[in-house]
Amino acid sequence: MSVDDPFELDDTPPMTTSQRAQAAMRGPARPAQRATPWLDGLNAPQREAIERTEGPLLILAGAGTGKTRVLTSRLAHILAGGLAYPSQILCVTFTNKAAREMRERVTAVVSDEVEGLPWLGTFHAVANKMLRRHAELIGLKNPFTILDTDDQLRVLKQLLEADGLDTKRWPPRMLASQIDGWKNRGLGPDRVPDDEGYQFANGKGIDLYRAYQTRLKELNAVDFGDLLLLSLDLFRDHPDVLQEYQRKFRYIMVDEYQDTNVAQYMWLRLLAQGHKNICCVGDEDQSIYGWRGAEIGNILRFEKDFEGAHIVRLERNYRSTSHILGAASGLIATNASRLGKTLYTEDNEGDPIVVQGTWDGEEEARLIGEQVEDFQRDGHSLDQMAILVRAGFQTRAFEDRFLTLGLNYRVVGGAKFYERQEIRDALAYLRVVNQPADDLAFERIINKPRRGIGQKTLQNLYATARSKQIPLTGAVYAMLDDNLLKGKARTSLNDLMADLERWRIMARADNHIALTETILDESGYTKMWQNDKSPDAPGRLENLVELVDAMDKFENLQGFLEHVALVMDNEDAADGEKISLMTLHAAKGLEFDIIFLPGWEEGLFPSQRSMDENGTAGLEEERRLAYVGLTRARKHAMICFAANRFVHGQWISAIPSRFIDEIPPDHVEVRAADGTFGQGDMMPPSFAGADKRGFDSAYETPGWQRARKHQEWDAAASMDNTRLPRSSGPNEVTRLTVSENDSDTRFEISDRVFHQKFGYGRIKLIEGNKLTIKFEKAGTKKVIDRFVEPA
DNA sequence: ACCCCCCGAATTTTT
DNA sequence: TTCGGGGGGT
Repeated sequence: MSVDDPFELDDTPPMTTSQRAQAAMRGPARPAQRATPWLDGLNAPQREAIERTEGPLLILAGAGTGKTRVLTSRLAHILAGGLAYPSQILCVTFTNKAAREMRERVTAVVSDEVEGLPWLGTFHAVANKMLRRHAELIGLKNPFTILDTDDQLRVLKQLLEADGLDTKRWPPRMLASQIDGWKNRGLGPDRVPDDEGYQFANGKGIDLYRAYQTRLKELNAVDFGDLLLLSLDLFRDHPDVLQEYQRKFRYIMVDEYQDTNVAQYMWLRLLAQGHKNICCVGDEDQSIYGWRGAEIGNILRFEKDFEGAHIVRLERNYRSTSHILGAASGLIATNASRLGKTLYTEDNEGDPIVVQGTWDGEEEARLIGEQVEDFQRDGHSLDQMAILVRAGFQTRAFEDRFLTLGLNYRVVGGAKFYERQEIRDALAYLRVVNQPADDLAFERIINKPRRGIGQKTLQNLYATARSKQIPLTGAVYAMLDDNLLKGKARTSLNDLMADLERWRIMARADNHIALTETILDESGYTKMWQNDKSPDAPGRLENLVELVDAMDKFENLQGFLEHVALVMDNEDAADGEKISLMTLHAAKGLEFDIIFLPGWEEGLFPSQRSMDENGTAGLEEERRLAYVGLTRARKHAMICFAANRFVHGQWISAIPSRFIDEIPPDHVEVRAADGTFGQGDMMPPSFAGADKRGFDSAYETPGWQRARKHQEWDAAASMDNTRLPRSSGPNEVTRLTVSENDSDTRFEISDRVFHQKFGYGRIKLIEGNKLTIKFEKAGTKKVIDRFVEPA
């Protein structure tokens, strides 16, 4: 098995008395006198974090304060000090990547000291491991299947349709996120508060949740949320099992505690009740996953939750220059929900953060491209540069630009290997071979390649399966036996079942690589893509080869399938220097010499949607995201914003992000009017109105933010969002006052109105005297009411 | 069973 | 604009 396999969790049973005696002999008899290399070069709080092994401990680790080092050293300290066996230590991380890194570093530090490894993995991997051990206690049979999001949505869709619900009105996605939300909070179908359970589909939410769980049991499957939820059930219903783990884990360590959700928190609390040695590392200022259930309250409440807890703050930053740190600290200080840390550095001052405005997204990309080339000429490697964006679609402008410049880049994140269609299809074949009752996988392959099985046959199969309470493959046999299938369906299903049986026999030989090759060949799946003349077909064939290669690291099929279910990422080999393009979320935990932060505009960043949906909490999370972005930089950071952006096929004029305001001016160098907007006729309308001296000076004005509010509406009032002329002279814009009072408008929602330029439309939303109107020809736009008249 | 067109939506994402 | 899903036509 590969080193980075999350299932390679040491299986040593809790230590017996004789083992402990042995440990004492073999372990360090006089820890105090031993060399302790893992403590070398640490500052005082870091040392304390490592040496305070007993009792609950929260390590508040600011960005770049040596968190990972402390965590691994702490582990080394416990092991080398003979305080516990590896198998008595539980170390949970959030991502596979973090788990992998930790395992590598731990192995490097402790390999000579002790044998075996701790239970080290993601929450899900560890929970999975426990569930596998006790599957029968919670109504599962080994090997159970772990459904991914795609499978999950298909099940939900089937349930919604079975209920006669319109999947357009009530999208499976919406139900999925509702159910995930409940699971994140540790709520099984019986614990969901009534008022929440009835919101979806006119009161059917809770029933659908229950039906979904029932269906999963039938499929002998769990989803990601279940891994934790069912673990909690297991602990709750089987105290003896819980006790076994409570006794076993003398030390528990948790990374990225600010990202834990309620279910994970409860899980940790239960496990920690044995020895109470729980150490959580986190940074409330880097909590950016609230939208998927992370509960920042977990870290803020730590002291209350764990009695006798200590807090150690790591505040010395070893990463960034003081300008960067000052900028980031100043920004994050605006947030109210904090425990508070004061980061400092003994690094030099460096260069101030550069803030640069551009006319539009294209210019932004061009400008950043130039900067990248400048840095490159100064001897910086592309590997040490990254562009961090708020949303995925923003990378495109840069890709276009870098393609023309011939700059090598890599997009981090994006489509995952195991999520690709052809890979999922191949895996579905393997899943059906491995587990005949895997209906979802079977459904996926039943007509791929085309076998003449359509909607109708499938429906019949489902009906049979339901009435006989058997899986789909069983239904196929039943219908073949009863002669209920005719023509093409009959012959091809007969063949398919014979193939599956043959492959299953082959699978027993335990050569999963040969098996996969055979399946891909005999099923006609490879041929299907060979015959496909679409441009991406060759790539898909390559991916299939890569899949077979990837299996090499695993001992058997079952091991490989479990790996795939939990570890959806795969590392790509770095070939040559490349600048990285990624979202701010994806950048967490990484660092680069040079960071570019484009798109700092109100509405884009902070994202309008975050603010609309989550108000202040949403805004604070956006601000933390900005903080994460800035603190990725070691030496240089550059923030950009564009006055105009082409989004969703429309030109939007924007104003600079409020976050720019919140950065202390001392740490900022504004590159303004000269050079960029340069000549007056390039001045974008959103800036032209207020201060002709350029926003350099405006930036220093205390009332800048207020001023820009007006500018926004100047831009809106200019109305032409459809196509902004590139060289419109400085616009003569009438200053308009924005009213917050709805009664200040003479219109009502759904009024039909007429606009000089956009024609007829209907009012969708009224905010003071700002109207959101859906025009019949021109699309949806925001306008001020005096520009329209009743139609 | 397949294909094409229209409509609507459009962050962040791990497991 | 671009993508994906669903409905309707062949």
